[in-house]
Amino acid sequence: MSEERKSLNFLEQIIEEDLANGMPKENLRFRFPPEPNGYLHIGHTKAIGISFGLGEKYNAPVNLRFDDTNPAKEEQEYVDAIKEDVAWLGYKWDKELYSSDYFQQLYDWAVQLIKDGKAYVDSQSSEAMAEQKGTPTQPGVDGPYRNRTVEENLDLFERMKAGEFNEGEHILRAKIDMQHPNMLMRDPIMYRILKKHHHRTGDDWCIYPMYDWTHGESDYLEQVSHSLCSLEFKPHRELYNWFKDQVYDYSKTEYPLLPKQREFARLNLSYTIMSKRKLLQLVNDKVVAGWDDPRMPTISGLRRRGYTPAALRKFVETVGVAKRDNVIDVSLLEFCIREDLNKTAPRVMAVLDPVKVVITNYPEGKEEWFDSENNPEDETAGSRKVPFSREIYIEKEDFKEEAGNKFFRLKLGGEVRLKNAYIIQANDVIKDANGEITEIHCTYSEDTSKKVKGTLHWVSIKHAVKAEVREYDRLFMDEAPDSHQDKDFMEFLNPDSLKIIEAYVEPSLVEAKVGDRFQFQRLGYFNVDNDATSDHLVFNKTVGLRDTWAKQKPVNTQNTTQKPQQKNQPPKKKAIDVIQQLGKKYTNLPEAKQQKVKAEILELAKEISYEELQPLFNTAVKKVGTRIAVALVLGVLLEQGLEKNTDVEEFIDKALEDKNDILVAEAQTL
RNA sequence: UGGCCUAUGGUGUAAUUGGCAACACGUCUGGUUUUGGUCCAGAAGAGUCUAGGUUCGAGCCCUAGUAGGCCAACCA
Repeated sequence: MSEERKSLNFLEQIIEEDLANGMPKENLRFRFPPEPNGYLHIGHTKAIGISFGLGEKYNAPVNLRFDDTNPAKEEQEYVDAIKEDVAWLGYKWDKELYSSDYFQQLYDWAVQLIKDGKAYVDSQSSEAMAEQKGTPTQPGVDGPYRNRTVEENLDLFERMKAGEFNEGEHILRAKIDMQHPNMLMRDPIMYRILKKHHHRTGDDWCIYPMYDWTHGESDYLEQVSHSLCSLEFKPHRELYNWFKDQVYDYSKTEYPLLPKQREFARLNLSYTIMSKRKLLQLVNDKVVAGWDDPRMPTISGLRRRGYTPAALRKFVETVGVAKRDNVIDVSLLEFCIREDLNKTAPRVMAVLDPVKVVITNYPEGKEEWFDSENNPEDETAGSRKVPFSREIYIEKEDFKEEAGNKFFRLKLGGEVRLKNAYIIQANDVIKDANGEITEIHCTYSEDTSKKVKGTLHWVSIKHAVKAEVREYDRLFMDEAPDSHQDKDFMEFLNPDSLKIIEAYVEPSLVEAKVGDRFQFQRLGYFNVDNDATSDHLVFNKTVGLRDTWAKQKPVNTQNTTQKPQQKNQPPKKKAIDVIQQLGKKYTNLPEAKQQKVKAEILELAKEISYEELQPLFNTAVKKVGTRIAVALVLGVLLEQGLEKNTDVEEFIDKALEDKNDILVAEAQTL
């Protein structure tokens, strides 16, 4: 196998390094830790792909752990949905676990911390504590309860647990450093009183641990080796380590391995939102039909839309793993699903926007069943029979009375092939009172070997089956709907994100089952929606076929799929910056292009002031291109009447001595 | 008046200091085609945020800037 070694992403490199430094391979263990407060979305697919992917790569166990420490937001429904989604993606978790399983252990450790003077009960209002906490730029100050005695802390904490206090009366904090530059280290809260019913522990507890205190310790208890999360948790790492070091002191014999938190950039998709809170709002406000609405970026939505696990996994793999913020273009997602479906989806004919065609020389009442290939990409896919008769539907879009020769569909007098059937010629049209075409009259020829430019899909009217087709467009019309400080993301909702169409499909489709995926020939990929019944077919459009023809049609420009006009043009690059840029590559350019760039620089030079140019006189000797550009600009400035001063003279002298001929030549003209 | 992180074609990700920066998506040509799909062949597009420095040699190391992101929930 000449398999090229695929470069490792930075997380894999960390693991390889740990392994090289002596960590036994058996110690490798990962986890995916969702909070069950919403459905998983495409962004989670990346996180899932990373941790479970690493598990597959190193043959290491991966736990599915629900981070359920906030009874106010979490529900069993979400637990079930999350499990379904992860399983559907094709990943197998080692253990199904819950942070709430560790409540007792966490409590015992907290008591230990109090005894060691490393945690205390604070009894102020949240406002008072927030004030003492300071700001990112200002240090905090110690609160009045910071130095309570161990006995008092212990007593209070026990009574918190016993339910003697109301929510908000007391909290338990770690005693770290109120002046710490990292705000998370300024005595973070470990426990709050919450008299709420928990989906798993019921009413056993009325104090609940906070994320930082729970998450790391759960990793530790599970002996997770690498705890991978998204970038916004980077500042938490310091606290993660602090807590970890404390409990390690208490339990190192039982739990010898110290987990390591590392952070990667989360996935962002253009034209979509990825916040569970905002997604929930779409559901609650009934903008969409539910979490699994095919327009939603949720895993369940994509599943219902017709996406495959393979396509999603390919997508997150292609997207890569790194540490810088990113926005992935939806076109990549679309590419992945097309690539998969092209190989697997049976081809079928459906007409979404019909116009009637009558084949006048085809006998009335006659019908023929033509053999049709199910998938040209898959020889094993076999074939099926498709009925043909005197009256058929084709797409309105596929006929024009008159058209240029770039339009190779049907036009009056023109010929076109009907997929899997005959070649027809259009002779006449019948219109209604409004001038709308109601019928196209054609004649057919049995010679199918003839070469014709266009091939159309069609469906025999007599045999056609009616079906509901749901066509989706993006939910938001802005590239980054939730990144505007002055505008709410809801303002960018696309009013036409759902179009319901009554379509005619070939009769073989009556057999289609919920979830089945097809390619409607020449149109796109569609799957059978959950709403379909035995007498009412419903299809979702997963994604259209690539359409290089649509791009050429000017008509298409008012389409919502078009990029909206950029309102605020990005500020024009400063002329001096452009010149620097151009100068850089100057010496690498072929002669002809050099002349072009030179002209460009000379033009831009008119916008340059001496003050802008002056700093560039010191450009490093080796950056010849930049110096040539400077020389060119200087020439223009001198022409405009600039007086030579010592800086200018020095620059010219140095240029004249250079070993680069172009620079010398330019300097000589000055 | 802080701390941390990041900076490579339009987008995303590579490049184990050393041959004019690679791959994928997207874009554009051309060919094949009973899908304007697929497939095949090719092209354009960055000289690696800026300025210094170290080095024989820097996208990679150092310094200083600049730009963007994250951090002040009894959320996770």
